[in-house]
Amino acid sequence: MAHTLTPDRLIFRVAISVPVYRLFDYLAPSNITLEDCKPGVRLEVPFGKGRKIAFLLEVTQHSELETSKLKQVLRILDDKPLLSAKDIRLLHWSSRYYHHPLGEVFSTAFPADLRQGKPIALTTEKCYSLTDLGKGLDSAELQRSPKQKNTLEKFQAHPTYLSEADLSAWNDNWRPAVKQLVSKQLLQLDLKPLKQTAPTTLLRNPALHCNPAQQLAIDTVSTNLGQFGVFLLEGVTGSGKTEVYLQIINAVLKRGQQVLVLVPEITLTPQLEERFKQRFAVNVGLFHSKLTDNQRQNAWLDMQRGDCSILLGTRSALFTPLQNPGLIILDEEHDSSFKQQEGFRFSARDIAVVRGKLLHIPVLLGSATPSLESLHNVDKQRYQLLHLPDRAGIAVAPTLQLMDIRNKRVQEGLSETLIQEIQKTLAKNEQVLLFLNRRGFAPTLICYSCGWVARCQRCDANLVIHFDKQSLRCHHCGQEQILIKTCPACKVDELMPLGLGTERIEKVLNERFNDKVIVRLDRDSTQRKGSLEDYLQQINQGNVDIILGTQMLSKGHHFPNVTLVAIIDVDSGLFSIDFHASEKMAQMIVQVSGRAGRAEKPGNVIMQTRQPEHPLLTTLIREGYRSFAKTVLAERKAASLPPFSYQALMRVQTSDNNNSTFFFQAVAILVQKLNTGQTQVLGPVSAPMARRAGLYRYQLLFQSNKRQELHILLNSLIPEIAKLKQAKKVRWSLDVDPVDLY
DNA sequence: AGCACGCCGACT
DNA sequence: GTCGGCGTGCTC
Repeated sequence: MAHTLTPDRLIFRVAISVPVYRLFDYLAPSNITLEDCKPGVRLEVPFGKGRKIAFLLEVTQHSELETSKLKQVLRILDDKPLLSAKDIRLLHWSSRYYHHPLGEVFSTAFPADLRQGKPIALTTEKCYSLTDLGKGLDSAELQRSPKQKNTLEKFQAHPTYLSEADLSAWNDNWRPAVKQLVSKQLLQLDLKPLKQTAPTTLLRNPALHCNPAQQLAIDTVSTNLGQFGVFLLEGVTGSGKTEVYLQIINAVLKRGQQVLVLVPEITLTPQLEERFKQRFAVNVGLFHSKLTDNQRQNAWLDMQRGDCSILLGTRSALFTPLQNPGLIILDEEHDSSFKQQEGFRFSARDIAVVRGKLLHIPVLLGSATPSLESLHNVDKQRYQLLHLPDRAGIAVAPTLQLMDIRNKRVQEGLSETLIQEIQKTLAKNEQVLLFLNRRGFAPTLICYSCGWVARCQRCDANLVIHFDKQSLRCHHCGQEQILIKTCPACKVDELMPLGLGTERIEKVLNERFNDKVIVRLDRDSTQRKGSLEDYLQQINQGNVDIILGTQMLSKGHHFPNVTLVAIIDVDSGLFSIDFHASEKMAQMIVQVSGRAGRAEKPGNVIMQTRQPEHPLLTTLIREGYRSFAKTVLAERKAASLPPFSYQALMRVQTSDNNNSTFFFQAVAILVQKLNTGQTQVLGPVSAPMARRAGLYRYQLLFQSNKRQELHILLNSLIPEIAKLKQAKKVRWSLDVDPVDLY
């Protein structure tokens, strides 16, 4: 216990960002008081040859190691922890749940500079308020400086705080005559600690009128502020989900609390940011990987100090500390981008719920196509469902139809009937959107003479033809080579592209609709920075007739003039070995469909299929997503698959198959010893793609009907596996609640 | 993850 | 005779 500690021989137990499960003990710095020993503070410690940043976890007087073996902490970097006690508990929980080293979990909670030990230079005393600054300025002084006057007025309208660096940059722009005056103001402010002035009004614009379902959702969450609860807001595209978010956020802001808003992709941030800034007169912070380290750190600290009221970010923003937390919103909660797919493989959605519970605040999950896990949690009454059944305004839901293309004339993937539908739509001066989730020209290059197929040297995969770049590319390891014309096996010039990619569809469309403007949106066509935005602008200005693209199209963007959506190949999601595939397919179909008929024009969605009788497809088309979800959940229950059971997937990669054999033999012995419960251990088996980037890949699946049992096994097993000498010759990782089983 | 130690091939 | 390859092992 802390009060029994005597400062003469204190030991700091710390976590360091290295991939080991063990913690490290250090001698406390000399001349410290117990006051200095606050768990969570960052430390600088000697580690191996160099120095590292460590996080203080515990102060004790006992170590497994002899005192003489312990090194001393070099310095304490923070006078108080940057994270709250509850957030520190959240990190401990995350480390245990995902079986990931605590030091690395702590690291992911901090922006890069703070993780590397940067002291916090930006103390409140060093911040300047331009609002205050402006008060001392006579606007007459600025008559001949319209630019500065303009900026000043902008800052006066919305309180914004600047760092010293920002301010000096700003200062350089003044005319010398004004500069002197400004400098005088700065000196005064420097002595004054900054405190956030509460805006006189939070709302910049009056709220929109809501329909009863929206109002019920708003009221339900708003009356539950200040306590934990998870709400699943199910609203089809165009049902006014964002307006519900905005009005609930308003209720949180009125309480003087902050809101954390998470979205799956960076591309979704600008629209939401714009909505927030239009509506609220508060500071909105951004946090995602396209920002600079500095921008991220500023947003992080702004939230930590309470200088910002809303943080909008991606998965990486999840752990941002909140001075006064009020609500977590996670939009498009079904999206698998919320699951980190390497290193610390956490689900931002699931940790957000745990965080809400620890902080005693509501968590609002939103989606038009909720994940089966969340719907199951509604069934179990763990989440409360808020349903927005109607499209807001006069927009009508699109009609969905399957187009049987068996025994039909299909030209490069497009059936004659589909082409006629496209023509009809274009004739009405409306836009068409075509969806195909495969980029490149064709996924296979085959020799019609001898049957040779272009394969990747390093992966068990075919090379994809990219006609634009005259190359053959592996989409799994990135390897690229020149597109060949002659078969290397039989030397005959009969190499043919087999299958469909977006480039090929684009070519057909250009031939069939040569007087129309066609835009292709995929990773290849939008590599140049800003090109996606340019295309979207062209589309929304009505300069484009046909939009063609990959899943990039299915997320967030609105195409009000699109009235025909065609999904060129809907069958690929039906026969995957991954049980998640049908769920993802349905979500994709509904999300893509949501792009059509947003305005007053009704939309039509055509799905080309060779499986028109497939029960999952017909259920989705005839009865909608919820019926589909119910059917698939029943199947999952019958098969004891998640969410009716709990999984953890161990992945192994090695260049030498013997090493993985030895590794799995050693693991099997440990499992036999430690698995006292009912956890099933399935495998090891080769991964669906057995070789990738030159490495052989295997997986071992742990599955249990009781989450607790699975974790009891993993708790004892993982540290033992980490100690195996066979484990050092392979690359292994554990994925708790995997969403991709490849 | 870094970073050193350590034991085998082509070079001044 | 050395420089350096990356296999192995450790970090309080």
